[in-house]
Amino acid sequence: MSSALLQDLRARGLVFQIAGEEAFEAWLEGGSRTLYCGFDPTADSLHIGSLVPLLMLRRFQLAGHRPLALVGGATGLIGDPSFKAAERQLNTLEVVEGWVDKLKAQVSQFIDFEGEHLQDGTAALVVNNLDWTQGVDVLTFLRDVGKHFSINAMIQKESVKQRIEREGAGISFTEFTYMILQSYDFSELYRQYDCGLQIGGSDQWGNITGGIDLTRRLHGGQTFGLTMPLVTKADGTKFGKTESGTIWLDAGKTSPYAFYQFWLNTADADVYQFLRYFTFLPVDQIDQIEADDKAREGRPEAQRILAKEVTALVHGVDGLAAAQRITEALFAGDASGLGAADLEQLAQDGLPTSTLDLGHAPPTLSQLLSESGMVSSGKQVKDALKNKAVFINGHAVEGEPSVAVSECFSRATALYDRYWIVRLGKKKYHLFTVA
RNA sequence: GGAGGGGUUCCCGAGUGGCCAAAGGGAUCAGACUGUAAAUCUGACGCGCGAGCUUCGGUGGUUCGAAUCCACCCCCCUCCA
Repeated sequence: MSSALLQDLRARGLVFQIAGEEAFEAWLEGGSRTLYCGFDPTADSLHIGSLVPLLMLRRFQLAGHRPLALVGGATGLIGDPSFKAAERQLNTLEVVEGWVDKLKAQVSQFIDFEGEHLQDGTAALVVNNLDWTQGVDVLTFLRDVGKHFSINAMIQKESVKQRIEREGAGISFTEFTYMILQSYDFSELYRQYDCGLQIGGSDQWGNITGGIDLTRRLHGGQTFGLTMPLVTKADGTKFGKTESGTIWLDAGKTSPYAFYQFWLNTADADVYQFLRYFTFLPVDQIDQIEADDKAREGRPEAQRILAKEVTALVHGVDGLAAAQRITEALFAGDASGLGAADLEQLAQDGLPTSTLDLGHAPPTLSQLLSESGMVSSGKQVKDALKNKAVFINGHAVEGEPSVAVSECFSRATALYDRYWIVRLGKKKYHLFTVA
């Protein structure tokens, strides 16, 4: 008899490895359990790489378990070496502290802390491993915790192997110790909250099993680990990055519109798997979507559904609505047919926008577009102009990159006397408004 | 502390005195084809519209000319102590 939750997770392809597999199902079935997943502050926001584990916590909570989201105020000061090619730059205490606060708020979006719909004892909790590590002195730590770790075993771990074996790499004692810290987290959460399961990406396997071993040695308790597969793309490129950079969960760093567009551009080869990974739609419904898409010629619906679901999860219904408004306006028809209020709305909805003061604007088009962040170099403007891929309010721009701004932008060509929508290529849009 | 190997443009990686803004691959961007896909083909890919300017761990030097040679320094790796 396997639990419905586990069955669903397996069907979604979300289970990579389970530590303690023989006893795991029975344990999970035995009642409401506490589990945790750690998130280290390596930036001021999480990115979509953390989405799978975040949603996983939620999946467990919906199934009647209690999720703990651990923010690594301590481990973030050290840096996880797992499968990293090189040693990382240490961040200062103040910086990490600031990031911890941001991540706390962010992880909180995905799990419930209170409410009538919650089953008893499943209210989520956010914890910080700095709370139980900063008071421990070195000697105590080395004697009580360090004694349980064998260096021989640690250097065998796949996660640090390339750093140890590869020519040109290397690992500092600081990072090497990371595993011990994370293991200690698990044993502490077990002691304090009876937390019996740690989940994480497949790269966390070594760290998780380390924690399981330590918990058994310190407290004699059996704990479990579950890892999720690394999200990969069919074409082999890295998931979650685009030219414009990482896709962040923070709306201030990646607008809901950009976020929505990211998912909308998912390749056919990946989209059904991503629906299983990143949404709560039932698996058979996803299969149905796939079957429908196959039966129909032309463009699949899956991307649209994926983008809608994930954007709603991360940015809420308002964020989704904003993203859809912009998308509709720009891609569904002639953008120049928009009303003044629509244009105002686009700016508020997160379409990249700049003000343009015709009196004090940069002299050339390529300078203006570079400064607005539309392109990273003037070469791109030159290239795009050559291909007739620059449009201002729907009209292709002719000429050299050095064409004067005043020639392209004038009150006469502006929409409602003050807006210009510049399009570069098929997908890049930027709104300029009169200053 | 000793001996050896290494640090090249986003990444990998060629390049050992001029033909080097630096091969090749990847990533990325734009065009064609499409469905705001994929695959494929084309172009771009240090900065600059351009003349030109700034790069090959750092600083100095040799030379008409240096990523390439010399000196010192910094960092990484391997082995020895």
